[in-house]
Amino acid sequence: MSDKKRIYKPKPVSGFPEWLPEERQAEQVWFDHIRRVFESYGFCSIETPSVEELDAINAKGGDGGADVDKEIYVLERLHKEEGDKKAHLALHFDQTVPLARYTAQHFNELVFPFKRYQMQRVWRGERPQAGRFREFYQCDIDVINIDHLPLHFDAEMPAIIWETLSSLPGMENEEIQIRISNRKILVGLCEAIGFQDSTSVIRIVDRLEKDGMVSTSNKLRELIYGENTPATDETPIRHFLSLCRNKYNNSDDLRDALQTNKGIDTSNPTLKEGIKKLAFVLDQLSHLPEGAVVADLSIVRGLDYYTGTVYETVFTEDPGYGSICSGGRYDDLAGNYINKHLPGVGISIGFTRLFDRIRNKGTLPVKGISPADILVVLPNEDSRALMNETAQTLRARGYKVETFHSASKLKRQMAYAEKKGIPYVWFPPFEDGNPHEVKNMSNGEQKAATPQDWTKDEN
RNA sequence: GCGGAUGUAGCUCAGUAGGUAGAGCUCUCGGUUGUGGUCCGAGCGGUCGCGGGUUCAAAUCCCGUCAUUCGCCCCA
Repeated sequence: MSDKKRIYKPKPVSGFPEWLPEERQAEQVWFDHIRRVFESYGFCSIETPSVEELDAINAKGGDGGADVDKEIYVLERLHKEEGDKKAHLALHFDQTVPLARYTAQHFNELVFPFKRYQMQRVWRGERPQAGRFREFYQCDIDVINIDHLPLHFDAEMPAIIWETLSSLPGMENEEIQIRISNRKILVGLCEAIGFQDSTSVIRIVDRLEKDGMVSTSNKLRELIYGENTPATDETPIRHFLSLCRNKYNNSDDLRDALQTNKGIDTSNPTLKEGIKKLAFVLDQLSHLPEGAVVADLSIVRGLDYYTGTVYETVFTEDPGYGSICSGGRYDDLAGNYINKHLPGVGISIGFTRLFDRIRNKGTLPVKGISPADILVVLPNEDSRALMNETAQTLRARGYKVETFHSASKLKRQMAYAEKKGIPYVWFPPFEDGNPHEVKNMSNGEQKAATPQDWTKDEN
């Protein structure tokens, strides 16, 4: 019997986070908070399966676009039969594609505009890094309507998000900014200069913050005008990039900047429409604090299904951490699943990215490991019935109550309450005729009490 | 998928002229009679990532491999 037990050394799976009970407790508080705000605007909840048919996911595509396929996890049985078809189930990559499928599938049973929220895990086969996971939560709100979706909703999305994020417990000292734009501006600009491949232009502009002005400018010149083109021949692009340098707090600032900039011909109808819509959305958000929402023409988003308004949200002192909340408008996402025209607009909180940052900062409001308010001690074996009865009385009055499992030394029972962060320890009488006593663990005070009418101390 | 760094106790890490491992924290027990957090004492706990090679001898040198991590691609 000398040989040691072989153990599997436990280790985390990279990119698949898990939290300790006290962190999980804070996470639950966040979910509750977000749910409360979403529902306060009338969004209803749905949940879709973790998997979609691979075909359903591929149907979203459009032409080429961002090749997300390589980041999609596929599900298959370990023991495949010889004749089994190739894997056809995939873990969803976001919640927009499942929503599109869901909306098409239940079209007849839904009420439009369909406003729903969804808080689920999504999976992406990426390289994990700070704030980047392979399994993480997204909290989405989207509105989908038939044929036409008022621009009102494009403005409502960031308003809801601002309300949600700025009031999350632990976010009090964080400065965040929602940056919005409209893809039609850049698409219109491409039209105006007769360049077809606006998707490639979008892809390059999307990297402006990372690559810098010079590099972006060079890449665009090469793409649109070919190598060796003199800088003077690409003025519309240069002028557009110069507009990206600034953030615009309101529609007046945005219009001023465009009018002052003579290098851009604003007569193109698509471009004109984009500016008008962006201006409208900004106007609708003017009640928010200054800097909460700004127009930023460099925001265009990577995913290819966006067609109008686009959103990103960053920590102002650390935009490089990545967007913690993004989304946009899509003219017809469900068109690949049903022969209806269903435009929508939505936005998604990168819950885990956001939560992990605040968790690492240590500013999460963390209560104890146990949700319990009270630990009822077991003084001796004869008191077990009394302990249970006491606990039941307190539970019936709405308190969360743990009982101790054995008549160990009180030292041990107290230490247990201490370690689990239970604020009150309840002592049933040790002898008949004596009163119950309750100890407040934070200040050490102990006084007589009765289970029927005891209340927590003030503060 | 591509480049850099790292891989010793549950955690954070010491340990280079190569000689079969240490600290702090955690955890367990104790410091007598019915009470926690501090302090004191004792104890549990290590295939030194894994596999080869060099050597009388390797955590320590060489090769490979895996994992983690940072950056790239991409994105919440």
